[in-house]
Amino acid sequence: MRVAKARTTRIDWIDEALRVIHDEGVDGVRVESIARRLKVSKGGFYYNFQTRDELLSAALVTWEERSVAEVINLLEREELPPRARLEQLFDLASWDQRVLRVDAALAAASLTGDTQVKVVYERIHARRLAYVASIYAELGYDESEAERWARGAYATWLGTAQLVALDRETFGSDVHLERHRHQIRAIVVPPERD
Amino acid sequence: MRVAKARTTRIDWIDEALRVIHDEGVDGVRVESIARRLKVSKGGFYYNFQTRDELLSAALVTWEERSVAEVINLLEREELPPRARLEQLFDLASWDQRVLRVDAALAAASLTGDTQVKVVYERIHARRLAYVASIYAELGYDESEAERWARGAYATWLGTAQLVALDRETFGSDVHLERHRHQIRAIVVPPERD
DNA sequence: TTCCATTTATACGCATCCGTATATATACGG
DNA sequence: CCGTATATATACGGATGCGTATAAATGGAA
Repeated sequence: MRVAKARTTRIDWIDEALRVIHDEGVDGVRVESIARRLKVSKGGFYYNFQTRDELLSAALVTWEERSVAEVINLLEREELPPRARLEQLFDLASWDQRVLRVDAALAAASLTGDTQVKVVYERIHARRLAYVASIYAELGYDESEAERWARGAYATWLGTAQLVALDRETFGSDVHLERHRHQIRAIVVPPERD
Repeated sequence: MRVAKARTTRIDWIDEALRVIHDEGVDGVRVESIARRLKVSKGGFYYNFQTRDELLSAALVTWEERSVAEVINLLEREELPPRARLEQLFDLASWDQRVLRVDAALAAASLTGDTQVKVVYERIHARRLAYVASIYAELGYDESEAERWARGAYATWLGTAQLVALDRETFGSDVHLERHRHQIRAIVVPPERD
């Protein structure tokens, strides 16, 4: 059987689509423009995919794994105590521009009625919330309390993501950003009980 | 001088544009589709406006006033003590779906490179942050501390706006939403010093 | 080298925008 | 009721997008 080497693979298209989402938002995912970025015509695209939506869908699933599962795995591997895990989670998840911008782009598209995006993004929220809640639970909160803390913390993270993604200038200097991190940490990491 | 009554005024177009931003996001602001919503052809549009961007710009300025100045005036009129003002600010600003959705739509557009929107939205952020910081200042914080608290509080509000706007279901019932409000209030309103 | 499956390029139809041009409708002053 | 300024409808050109059809290129197998 001929296994001709794919010159431009599905993965190439998906990665480029994610880059476009980062740069221009979900609406930027257009077959012809991505083809131009890959220096290829769209002929190849419709060989690899049925429709534009199939590409978007594939990109979203890829993103879900990267922004949820990978982060969680990374954290779990280290066997840190819950409080440290919380801190590290917010440290690593909050300041990576790449994550922040894609997340904000998905939030955007979700609101503007893009059902496809909305389904995935809500699942992303749910998974993250569940994980954060599980950490609070380890800290001794009961289920309801843990959920409440998780939502507060997650909302705070989302908002920060938006502020930072929108404009680092809002934070003036790195000094301000660093202060904000401390402030956020004080909000999301409850004081130690003796 | 003939002052023929405008059958469809600039204001009609602007209001409808804001409604579209609420429903579909900034990208939904298209001359022909808004004309359809107003049951009018686009002929009239280009009589009232030069370009689509002029409409968008006018809509943004209108929104800036509504979502900043009007809220602040409302609060200032009551002469409440600062702590109560903070609470009321977050109560009234946080749960009006109309505000949340438009805000989220602007955040979206700002990230996808729409310079026009970005300029206005950043100004909106700045004005809100300044106002919130001024309340913390009244509570006795020095300038730097007040800014820090304002950013934390504002980020928390933004994130909550996003969560709520995206999906009230995330909060399950109104009971959960109410609990979240308490949680948020605990975050943004610092404990009273005796 | 020749053949053929795999992959890509090109050209098209159809839809949706924006903005312009031009004809038409509306209503008020005289 | 007529004329003119004000407001709207309609038709068009040009750009861009999706998806299809078909021709061409590429490269491994025999």
